[in-house]
Amino acid sequence: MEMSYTIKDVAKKANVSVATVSRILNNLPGYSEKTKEKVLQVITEMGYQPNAIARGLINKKTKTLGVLLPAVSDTFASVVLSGIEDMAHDLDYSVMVCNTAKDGIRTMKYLQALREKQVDGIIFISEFFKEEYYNAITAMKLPIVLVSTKSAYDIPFIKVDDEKAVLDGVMYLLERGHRSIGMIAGTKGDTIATIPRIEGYKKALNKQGIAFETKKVVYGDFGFESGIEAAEELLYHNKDVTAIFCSSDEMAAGALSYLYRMSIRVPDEISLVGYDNTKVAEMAIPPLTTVGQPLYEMGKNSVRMLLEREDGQSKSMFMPHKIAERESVKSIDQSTGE
Amino acid sequence: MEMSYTIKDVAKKANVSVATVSRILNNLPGYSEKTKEKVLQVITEMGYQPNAIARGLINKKTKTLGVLLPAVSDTFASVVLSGIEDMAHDLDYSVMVCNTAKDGIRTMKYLQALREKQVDGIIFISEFFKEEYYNAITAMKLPIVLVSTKSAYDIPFIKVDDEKAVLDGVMYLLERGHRSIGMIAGTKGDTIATIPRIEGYKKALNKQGIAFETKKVVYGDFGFESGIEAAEELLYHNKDVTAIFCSSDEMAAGALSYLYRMSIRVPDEISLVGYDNTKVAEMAIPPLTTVGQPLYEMGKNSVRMLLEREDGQSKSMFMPHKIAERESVKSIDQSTGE
DNA sequence: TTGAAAGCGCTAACAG
DNA sequence: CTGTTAGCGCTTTCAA
Repeated sequence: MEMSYTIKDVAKKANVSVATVSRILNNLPGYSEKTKEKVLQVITEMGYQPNAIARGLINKKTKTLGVLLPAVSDTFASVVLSGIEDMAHDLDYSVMVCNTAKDGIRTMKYLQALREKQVDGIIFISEFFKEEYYNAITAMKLPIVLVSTKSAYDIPFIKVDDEKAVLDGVMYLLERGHRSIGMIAGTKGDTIATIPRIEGYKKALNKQGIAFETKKVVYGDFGFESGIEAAEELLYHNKDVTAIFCSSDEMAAGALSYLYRMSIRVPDEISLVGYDNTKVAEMAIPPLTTVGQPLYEMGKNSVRMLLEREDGQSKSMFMPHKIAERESVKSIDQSTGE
Repeated sequence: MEMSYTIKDVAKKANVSVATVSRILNNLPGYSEKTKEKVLQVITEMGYQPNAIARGLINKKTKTLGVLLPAVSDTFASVVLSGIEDMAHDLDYSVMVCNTAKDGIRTMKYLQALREKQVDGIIFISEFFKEEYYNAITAMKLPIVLVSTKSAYDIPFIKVDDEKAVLDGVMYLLERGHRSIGMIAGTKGDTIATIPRIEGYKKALNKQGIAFETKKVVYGDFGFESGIEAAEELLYHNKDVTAIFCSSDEMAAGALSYLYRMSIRVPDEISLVGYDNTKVAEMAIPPLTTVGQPLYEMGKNSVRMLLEREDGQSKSMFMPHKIAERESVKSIDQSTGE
């Protein structure tokens, strides 16, 4: 396998020193217009491409980012990833994806690989950020930002205010006359994506003077199948609910699926609101009303935050949520009580 | 920012030469068990991590792969990606994702970046493989494999036999009594994912002695919205179809959506079969019967092919398709003709 | 405006 | 079994 050209080859062919070629390549001062032209010409002639690895060895910059996410194939993360990728591309960075597959061991292994490969920063999406990770990342002194999650440490994050978002979502239902609202929450005990959301649900009810009932919240794992099961469980214990707030669109789709199977019409008999506003909400039948997170923008911003931090830590930021109204919610007439 | 430790630091602290440390790190022979232990201990003590960049400069191997795909956030590609990622992880490779965003300029830019970053191979998913790409890749002498697409060049690919798959899918409908079957095809003129599929459709009809009618095939772009439009167009010109074969699950979901809006029941009035067997087929209401491609496996195999090719080109491979039967197809009674 | 030379952190002969 | 040394391809002083 014959070698590609190196800067040396270019220098020789252009009758200049490698230093000069390097300067030209990097737009540094220190050469005449004439040599520049000459060198550039030789470069195109030879089809020379600089070796980013050699460059990285000196600069200690690789122009690549590592992204850790729970599952590339889930709609949620893949939209964030797509925002990351787009922004990275604009800023001339590459992104390495690491599918942590909800398993901490793999995460640690990835962290190590990313460090060895000298990535310039890490974006960590949506999973619980363990102390172990914190220690590893602190040790490697790499900038990191958390997307759609946060931690007990001083690490910048970017997410929506879940409690507020759910509060708004449930208020939306309340304003439309619903009084018996169930909730399909995320993983039980999850301090980031479950507990604050239940809190939002409680607060909304409270605002309307409705008592919170434990049996009206059931737990899933954010996935489709768990939505099916959760809906079944919820309805089994609560024959009277007229609406369900779901903590992810996928779970809402699962609920929809269960209701369809049971021949319970949405939204005529039961209203549904999802969370995230991913493509699955658009594609659902009926299209799902959902509390939208600006996933793509969050992805974009995360790389901006990671890279634009001049020196110190960059600040965390909350992104606005927004209810996407579609067709899965019906207003019910309060006077009739049904 | 203080530096991380280098192999030199380890060597010094362990009172050996860097060569010895290197040998130990790379499991090469040439040291006593005693020094090995000593060195390993020092390594953990210091928390030393080798620098893969420096390594790569010598080895000419970076243990990273580049993946070019049309959109990370589309279900199809993200499943393939997830297979790639898993297999790469098993083989200790990292993967860089490049979202080509259906635009050739970006693809060229990525190809260049991947080359500069010295990736060990490239996986190209599902898009049309232009001559321009071929030239660029040939110039960089990098192994490449195509997934779910193929080319006019001698480049290994991995895909299902689309013609055969569609033939089977349409036969499935035919066997269940359908005689007037419409098709929602992909991008018009696409020689990879559209023309062969239409061919399969034709052949199936032909087997049953049913005449092919141009007006019964309409084109989309594989996406959800295009499925809505295509279904509308198809039905407008063909009041009599009892079944529609769709060239992607997303388009089938679009069709489903349109039919729902029109209050046309699936599968009672119209049967639907999709293509791909992605999560959207599972989540649809009713769940979609679809011609499944082993997307995840294709992703896995692609990296195997890329990496395991001893020397020469590895062979292309066709993957088996399989019909996933769900609830979007009804058998119709031929004797009544309806 | 230019070039020579010293590394970046590591591996791989080559000697001992 | 171990160490010395010459690079990998590039950037960056320092001198000229």
